[in-house]
Amino acid sequence: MYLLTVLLEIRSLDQEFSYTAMDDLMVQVGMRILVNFGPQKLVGFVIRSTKITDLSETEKTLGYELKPILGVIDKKPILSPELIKLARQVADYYLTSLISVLQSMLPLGLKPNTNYRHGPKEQFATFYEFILFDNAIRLTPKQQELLDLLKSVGRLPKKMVKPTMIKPFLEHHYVRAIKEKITSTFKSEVVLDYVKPQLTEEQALIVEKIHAAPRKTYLLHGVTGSGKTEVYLALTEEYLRKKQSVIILVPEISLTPQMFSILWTRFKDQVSILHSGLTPKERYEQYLHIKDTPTIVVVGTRSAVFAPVNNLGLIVIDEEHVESYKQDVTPRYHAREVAKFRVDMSGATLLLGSATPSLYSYSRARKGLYQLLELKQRINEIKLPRTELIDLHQLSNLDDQSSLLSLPLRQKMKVALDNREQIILLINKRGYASFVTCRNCGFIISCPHDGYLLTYHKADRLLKCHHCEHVELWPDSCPNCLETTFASSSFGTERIEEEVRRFFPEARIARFDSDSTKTKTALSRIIKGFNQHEFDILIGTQMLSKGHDFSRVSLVGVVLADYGLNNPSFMSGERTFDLICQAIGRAGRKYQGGTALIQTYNPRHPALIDAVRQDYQDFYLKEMMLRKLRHKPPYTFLIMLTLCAKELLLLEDFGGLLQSLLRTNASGFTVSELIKPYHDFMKDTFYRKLLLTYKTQVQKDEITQIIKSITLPRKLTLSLDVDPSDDL
DNA sequence: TAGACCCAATCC
DNA sequence: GATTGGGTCTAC
Repeated sequence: MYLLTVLLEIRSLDQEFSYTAMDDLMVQVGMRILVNFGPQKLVGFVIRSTKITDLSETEKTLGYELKPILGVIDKKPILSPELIKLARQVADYYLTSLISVLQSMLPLGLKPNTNYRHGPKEQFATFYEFILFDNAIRLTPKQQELLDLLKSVGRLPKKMVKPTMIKPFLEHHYVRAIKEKITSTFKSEVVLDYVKPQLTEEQALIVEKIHAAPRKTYLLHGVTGSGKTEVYLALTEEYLRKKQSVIILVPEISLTPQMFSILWTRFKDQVSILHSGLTPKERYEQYLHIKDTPTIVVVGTRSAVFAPVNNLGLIVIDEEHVESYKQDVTPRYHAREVAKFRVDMSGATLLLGSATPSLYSYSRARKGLYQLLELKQRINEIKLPRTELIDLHQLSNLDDQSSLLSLPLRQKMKVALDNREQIILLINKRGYASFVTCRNCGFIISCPHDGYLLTYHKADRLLKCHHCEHVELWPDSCPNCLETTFASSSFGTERIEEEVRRFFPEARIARFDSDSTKTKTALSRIIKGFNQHEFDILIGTQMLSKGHDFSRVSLVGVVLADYGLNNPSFMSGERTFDLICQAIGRAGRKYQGGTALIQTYNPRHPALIDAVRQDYQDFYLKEMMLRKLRHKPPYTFLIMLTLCAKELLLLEDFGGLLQSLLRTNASGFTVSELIKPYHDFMKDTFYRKLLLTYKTQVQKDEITQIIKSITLPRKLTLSLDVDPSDDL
């Protein structure tokens, strides 16, 4: 008899339970089982199993009675002991329950969840397989044709053969029918004109370096167009040769197809794909396929870091600085951190690549925690476009027709359209709020207390600061030029589209954002369409600026670079620098005279100036100085506590209580004031936050202790975010 | 005084 | 997460 330690499917129930199982059930760690839990039947996940001989003795030492399990769901473990160990490490680091990590590691059909116990229905197809032919019967010409085909191919799917034709073959046992499970393995169109490029000296040197000293973490800083992908591919080839598996992470679903097709062209069916855009069935099948293949390459987004590959040799994280690697729901893990845990555990190599590395990674590289590698030369000497900052405060840049599209931008757009060249307009993802600007000089009304931009709330006709409690009425006159007309402008993609249509009614416009691209097909259709010049102008958020190569683009406009710069988030400088760098990288790949126009109210902001000059080093040093002064990462670590409740009074009372509890116990770590988040009220629920800043593991442990010790009032929930990607 | 309602403890 | 049972509140 075995004593099983089991986690139950309930994500919030962070507790182990014990059950017994008879030997003949063959229960192993990593399998799902069915158990009685009080009055209900639940699915559990086995995380430990020990042989016991005396049941009553065991019950006595445990102090409670044991129930036997009701049944076993899986024939084989669905997670290896290594992945369970990884999950535990992730759960510990991110202060979340182990079961919630396990749940997010598994595809829908394999999650420990009563509703999805059986996985998707398996599909079978019948094939006719050739055995032998002894000339015993006479064949019609058509049958002869079929026989020849069967002989050469070996087998044919049933639906390709007429039943009457095959009948005599079956009767004489020339062929046999076999049923096979069909899996939708992904095949890509082979990139026909793909020639495996000769590595440049710089690239070859890097591949060699990593090859000579594996089992480390590398940060590859390579300017746009320096050929980081070739380095990944060359390394992938090396690892496959050594019969080791490779995981390659890309930031967005939209980038998986292009990476996949390159990999497919080079490594064929050794490549697998894994991301949330797949259907549950596809995910399920890919998961099992990966698990059953000895050496494989997996391409995918964030969650693919948990891919159940065998014999892991290398994890590549492309564009490592991109924030989508952080999951924004529980478990709030960062793929980069999980990858680090995973390679440290398994002795694999981690390669982080970026043109604009995160301050987090770059500072670690400078400290020697990661090995820094650099690619400084651009392949084929691609010239970067001419880049100009357009000062939106400057009167000569604006007229009364638009506060979003400046005169120089409109002029350049007209020229590009006249030349039948393409245009990309970028907006900041977070720039959806509506600001109040002076019609005359473009001055944006900001908070008198902290200088952050005030946002206009239509509902109560007030201007509010989301950093402090400041509110004010619609302004009488401009503090800058004393004029009295104001406009509220928002910078969402829809608004920009409207505006562009007004000026260029003839242009064919496509929008690329989370609204218009909910499905992967819609997304690839837009990209394909734009590539084939079905659209003249593409309007989109950041995700557009990554990776895609549009050769006919001669103009890239950033509609407003600043939202973010005046924004209190400590990440805003980094985000802006990245946005501008990427934008510049998009323009004029083929057209050597490409232009990038950056509209801004802060033309002298250091992050913008450095981005225009593509001076990462200078940006890094200045930004690090700021972070040090403001006690922000990477100099400190953050934990964000989010409280929510339907009753505001309860929420604020408890928020204050929690704050003072933390403060009285604080030794070294700091506790913020109660923060009113940007969306402080959604779906009948109020939200408040507390930001904890700490420096050492000891302090983190203390924080954990305090939080574990509190009992939450009913009707109030608390969620934790370790290393949040924002501080407001 | 029965039934409604709320909360906290329990589940192995 | 679902259930239970004990406590208090409320309407007749």
